[in-house]
Amino acid sequence: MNHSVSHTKINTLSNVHSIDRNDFIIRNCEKLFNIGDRLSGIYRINSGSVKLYRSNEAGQEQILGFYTAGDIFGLDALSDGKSQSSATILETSNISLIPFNTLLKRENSGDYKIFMQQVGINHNRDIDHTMMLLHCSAGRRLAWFFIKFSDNLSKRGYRADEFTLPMTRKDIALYLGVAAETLSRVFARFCAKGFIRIIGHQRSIKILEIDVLRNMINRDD
Amino acid sequence: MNHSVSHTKINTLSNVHSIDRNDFIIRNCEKLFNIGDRLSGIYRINSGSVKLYRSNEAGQEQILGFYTAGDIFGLDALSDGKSQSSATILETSNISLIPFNTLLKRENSGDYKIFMQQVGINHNRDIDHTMMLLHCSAGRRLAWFFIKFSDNLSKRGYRADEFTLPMTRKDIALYLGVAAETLSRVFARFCAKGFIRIIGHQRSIKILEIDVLRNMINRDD
DNA sequence: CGGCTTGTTGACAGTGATCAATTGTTGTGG
DNA sequence: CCACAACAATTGATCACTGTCAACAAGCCG
Repeated sequence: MNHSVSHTKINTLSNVHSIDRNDFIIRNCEKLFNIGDRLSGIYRINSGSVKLYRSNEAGQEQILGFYTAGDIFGLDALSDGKSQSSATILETSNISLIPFNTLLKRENSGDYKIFMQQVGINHNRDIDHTMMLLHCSAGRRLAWFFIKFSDNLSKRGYRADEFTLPMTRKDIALYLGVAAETLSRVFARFCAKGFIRIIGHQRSIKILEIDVLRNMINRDD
Repeated sequence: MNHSVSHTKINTLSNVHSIDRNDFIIRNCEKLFNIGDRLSGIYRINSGSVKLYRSNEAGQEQILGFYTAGDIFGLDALSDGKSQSSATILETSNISLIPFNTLLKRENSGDYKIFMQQVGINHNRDIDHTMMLLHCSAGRRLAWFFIKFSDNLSKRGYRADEFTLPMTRKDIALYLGVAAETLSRVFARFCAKGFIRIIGHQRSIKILEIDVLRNMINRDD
């Protein structure tokens, strides 16, 4: 396995690289861990993307979050060491495992501070997700999703108006808490109104009216 | 101000008491902090209860969580020191402020570990909330709420089948992501079906069929 | 080519949001 | 102690949104 794979360019949080890493993982579209697995640390994505989810009793997945370069995940194992969610890689990714021991040892107080900030950032993002779920209609949910995805790209220095989604429609639907059919209809509506355009086939999106979408999160169109 | 107020009995997490506290706060039904406030640390509840919320653009609160004895909150200030939510005390409470400096200094690795576990526990509870919002009907949402509240009480050694809710119906509705009117109807339905009984007036609840409620979270009744 | 997954579209019914009115509760001041 | 106001909670009627079921189109991979 080649550990010297080039990293995706990260503008923010590049300082997090100073955290010790005892392990390196590079995989392609496979499961990283399962519910109940004992995690030995916290994961950080250097490149690629991951979905974090749980399955309910009906066997249906419920997606808790999508993570991309620079993000950390696996915090749900902090309480007792066992993960309460599953993680699957959406595309070929480069992921570090930061062992709990490294975090607990903390010979370097700077790393610790950065780690705590990352925990806070993750927490804020989860709150955004929750806020969206608490009161948004299907249209607002998709607008919210596009804005968050776009803003995330632009923070990393990529094009914010044209991108390829790494996840399926169903994954998005499960993340936004709407039926896949409803989501598909909202996609169609956004296209008809000229807010977005679906370029190649399905996954490639061009945002035409980003301000309209941004306003829609709060006010209805 | 009397700092030797007797603590509510806490069975779990009593060891967290070892974390240094640089401040002690005792207040009655008032606001603890606002969105945008710079927090100097993390709060821990010794007794009483608190609601954490944000306001959307329409000026409507959205409740992110209720916290009771033993809980910590204020993690949304970890990223940049400024809180992204507001906190209001629901009843007379005894609350500690654990300064960031204490956490960052960490002369005692045991405290640090316990703190990290608390972060994980908080995170897991937020995930539960999110999971509920992602797919539950109004009936399931209230059942979920009762079960979580009841389980929390029994973990602390209190009666799990009879309790007084510290929050209003509207607060519950905003936490569960349903309209207050809808919630009221579900309350009425639960009473009619004999799942619960409202004892004194409104806030005092007796759970009659806890197993039915517990099953309802997954399966529809 | 044929099976499988992914995504779209249609029809329909049910849940729950909204608006409005009423009742119950709490707190204040005369 | 009562009257009043402000708030909390309930109840009713209506209707839009969205979940569900179903059929179909479109890619993808063997």
